[in-house]
Amino acid sequence: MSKPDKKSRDAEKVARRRRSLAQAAITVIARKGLPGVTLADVAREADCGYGLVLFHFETKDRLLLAALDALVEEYRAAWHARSDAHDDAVARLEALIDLDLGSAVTDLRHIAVWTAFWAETSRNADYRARFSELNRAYLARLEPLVGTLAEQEPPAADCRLIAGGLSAILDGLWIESQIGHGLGEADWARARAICRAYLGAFFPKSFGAETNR
Amino acid sequence: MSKPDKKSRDAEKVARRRRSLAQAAITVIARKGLPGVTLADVAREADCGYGLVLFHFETKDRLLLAALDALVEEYRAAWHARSDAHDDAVARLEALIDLDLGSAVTDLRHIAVWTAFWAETSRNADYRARFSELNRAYLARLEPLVGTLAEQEPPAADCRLIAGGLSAILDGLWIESQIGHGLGEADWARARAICRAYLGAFFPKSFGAETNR
DNA sequence: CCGTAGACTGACTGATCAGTCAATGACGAT
DNA sequence: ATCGTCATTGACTGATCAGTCAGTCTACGG
Repeated sequence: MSKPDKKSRDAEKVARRRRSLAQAAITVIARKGLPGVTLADVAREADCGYGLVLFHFETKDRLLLAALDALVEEYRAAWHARSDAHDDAVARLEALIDLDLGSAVTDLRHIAVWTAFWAETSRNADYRARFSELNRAYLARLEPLVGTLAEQEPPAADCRLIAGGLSAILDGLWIESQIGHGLGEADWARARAICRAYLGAFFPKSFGAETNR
Repeated sequence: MSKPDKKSRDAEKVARRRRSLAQAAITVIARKGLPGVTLADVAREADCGYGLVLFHFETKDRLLLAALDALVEEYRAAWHARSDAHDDAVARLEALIDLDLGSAVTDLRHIAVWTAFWAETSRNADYRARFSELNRAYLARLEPLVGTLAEQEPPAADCRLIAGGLSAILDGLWIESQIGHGLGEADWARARAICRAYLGAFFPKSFGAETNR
């Protein structure tokens, strides 16, 4: 019984180390951008020796991919948690908007990292695969919510287009938050207002002006 | 009279060379991304010696900034041309959407370059200044157009929010076109449909379903 | 026809960095 | 106590690249 015990303890230790390195990579990416990441930076951030980084991830590319995977997983978890906390479609949509444009995921650290990976997407098939899977999953969550609203008040456009538009708005607002550098809470409030106006235009009863909080 | 003549001819020659180098830089950025650009690459692309690049732009950073300026100027020109070609607000908005999501600016070469610069925005104040000025100018064009429509049929939301939302949608659809890698004409048609649905939701008379072409 | 200004060239230098590797330490098993 | 395994370390190597510089070429002015 002690053999599997040790094995599993070791495996967990390794997994923890890998996670800590991926997190360190994310932090460094946020500070220096994808091109600026140095294995030495990551090692320093993770508080370990240089060689260890390449011991766990054989190349820099694999480390960065692991960082992206961690980022995606983090986001997906936050998103499930937020949306599962509510029952009705309106509240779920509000929760998703708050997640993307509230103060939680929203710190610049994260957004800068997303855009860093976006920029490499056209050259890196692995990144592309991660993003298109994430996008697919996101739309698969969004479309039924929009569909539920559509049952109560038929909108002027196809549900898929409405969901696709919301997803695009959220991405676009993220980018614009980068060029605004920082953004105060007022700007985030404006961003959320844009989303609510969008949904309110299609579903005035559910997302009308009185739904402000 | 021959002195100013020569001087101006020389100045033009220099300007042409600088432009050609900036264009070469854009091409290389599209292929290899901002981090991947090498002065040697740019020199090869512009068909000149290595040293010339640094003779005209003292550092790599300045060359990249010039490339961004060229890109912005190109975009702004296309955008003025397109929108000045029409008189009524609806046609102008359609023209802007076609510009961003049609096949002209839309080749991946350009979009990949924009996202490459976006990714560095949080670290580079010069890029940030360019983008926020461009965004400001873009909204300044968009808001009056939306305002004109609003005179005929008052929308459910503030014109500024509607214009901001359209701008965000366009940015977001650009990003998503990157992760789709390439996108066929069908995807661009969907992107345009999303924009038209957006405007149609606020201005059903002007952008209703029958406005398809 | 010479002189010179400035566009243009590419070999060279120094710095940086990914990846290698030989050595060390920690720890459980025997 | 001894061994084996494996995480861990950091000095070293080779490659790459921005930026320098000493020089060439071109064309115009005198």
